[in-house]
Amino acid sequence: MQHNPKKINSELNPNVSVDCVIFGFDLDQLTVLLIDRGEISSAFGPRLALPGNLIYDNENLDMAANRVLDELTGLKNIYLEQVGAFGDPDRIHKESDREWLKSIRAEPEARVITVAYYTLVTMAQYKPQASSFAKNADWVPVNEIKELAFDHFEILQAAKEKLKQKIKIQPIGFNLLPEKFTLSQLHRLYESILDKPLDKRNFRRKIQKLDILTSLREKQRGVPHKPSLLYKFNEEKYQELTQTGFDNFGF
Amino acid sequence: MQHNPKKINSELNPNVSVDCVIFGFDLDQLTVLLIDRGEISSAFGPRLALPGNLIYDNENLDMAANRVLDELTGLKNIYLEQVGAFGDPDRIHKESDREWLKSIRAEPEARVITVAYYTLVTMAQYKPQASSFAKNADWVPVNEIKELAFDHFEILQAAKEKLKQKIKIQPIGFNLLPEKFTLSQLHRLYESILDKPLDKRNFRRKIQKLDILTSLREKQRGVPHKPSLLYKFNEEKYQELTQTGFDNFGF
DNA sequence: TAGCTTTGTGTCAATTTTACACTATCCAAA
DNA sequence: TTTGGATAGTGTAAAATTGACACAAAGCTA
Repeated sequence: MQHNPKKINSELNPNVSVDCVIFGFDLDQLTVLLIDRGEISSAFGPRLALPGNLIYDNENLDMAANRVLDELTGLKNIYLEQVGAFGDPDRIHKESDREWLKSIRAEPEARVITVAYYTLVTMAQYKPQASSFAKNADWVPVNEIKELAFDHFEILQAAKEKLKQKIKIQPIGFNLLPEKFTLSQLHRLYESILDKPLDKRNFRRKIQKLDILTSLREKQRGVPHKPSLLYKFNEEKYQELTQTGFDNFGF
Repeated sequence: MQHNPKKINSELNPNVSVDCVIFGFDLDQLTVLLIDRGEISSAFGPRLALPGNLIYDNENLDMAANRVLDELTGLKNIYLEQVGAFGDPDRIHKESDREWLKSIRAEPEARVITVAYYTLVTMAQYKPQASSFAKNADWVPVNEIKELAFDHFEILQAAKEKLKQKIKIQPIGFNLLPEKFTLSQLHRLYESILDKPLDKRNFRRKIQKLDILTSLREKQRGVPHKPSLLYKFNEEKYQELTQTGFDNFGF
């Protein structure tokens, strides 16, 4: 079909970028991976931003998102899901952002639409390492974020919303936990994503019925209260359920 | 904030397009609005495509989608929801598509990522009128579509999927029906979107409980069987429910 | 050993879901 | 006018799910 010998140049495309919303969970609250833009922007606006950058002309969007994420934070090979495209013509033209763009872009004034991605990772498994124009890369509790570069705050909200929807349909949230975890941690995770309290017993009943947890014969240690049993996933069931979804509306 | 006197040029951006998936319902099956690209492409590939085109640099994506839809099909002022961005580097480089692009684009070889939108309309209310490079614009039953220009077939599938999800959460499907409609029509609509049979009595019960239908004191006429009662929406309830959603997973 | 903290567990009532079949009404054709 | 064909419209009972709710057990610390 696409038998096309034309050489596609692999320059940065000045009009299209990707941004990544990487959610983590510190066993208490939902966090997101942000980069620090350094002092150049501090006088004008927020230093923090989502990891993101322009795409190359010869890579597809998913690849671009993975590359950019790697370049800025050192996280590799992560499955990312699209949030959507954000394309307000003024989205990168706040004074503070323009200053910063001058220092990192060949065409800082170009119109850029961005495609946002999100995913969930276990914080323990991925240790961010800032590089390129990121002065730092670190986890920040979502609830503490009041402003971000460009329209990244808006993107973050959209990603949270997607996550909220998604978690009702797929057992996706488990990505956020370490290999061994307690039901209480899972419970708190769901509460922090859905942003409302869930009845403990009902939550447990519901989760158990999904039949994707394997109880380990092992207890938490060193906690100043009754130790919790530890669980891990049944990968198989988990995969199966990820395919099916747990369609709950269900005419 | 964005107090920026710089004149943003309003040229077509060669790298970003929008495409629209407009669903209709002919009271029997789900249809989608397609444009005919005319004979220039027929020797090589499918003549049909989603209405779509490049964006201008000074318009946001939603505006662009509305403008393009209007230009190609005459449909105006339609609320469109994003499907997502499609950005494979080769998505527009099939031989047949390139031929066609040469005839309508200043830079037919440029890398283009597209942002897809979808919505539902009552077919009776919107009569497509082809113009610009669309030789024709018409409704085509979704199930009869086997191939489309570019990656539009893939986009269509993604839009169908979004629609499937959305209809479980919002009473959105009603947009597809004429003002007065029967419960059977609504029933068939849900079946054709969800792509599976739904029990008649259970469906009716469930819909009635939503309390968004007003029964008219009027029957269908001229049908060769027992005529059905006609209904219309309770706009108020409908709006309310569209806000709330009918969250059914619901820890 | 007393007190603090969090874990883990069961039941009952109310609601929701699922499965299922027959009569009523209109039109058309004989 | 009668008959046949087509779809509309309706109810119930069993099973599953949800939501609300309280107290004993286990470990740590002081």
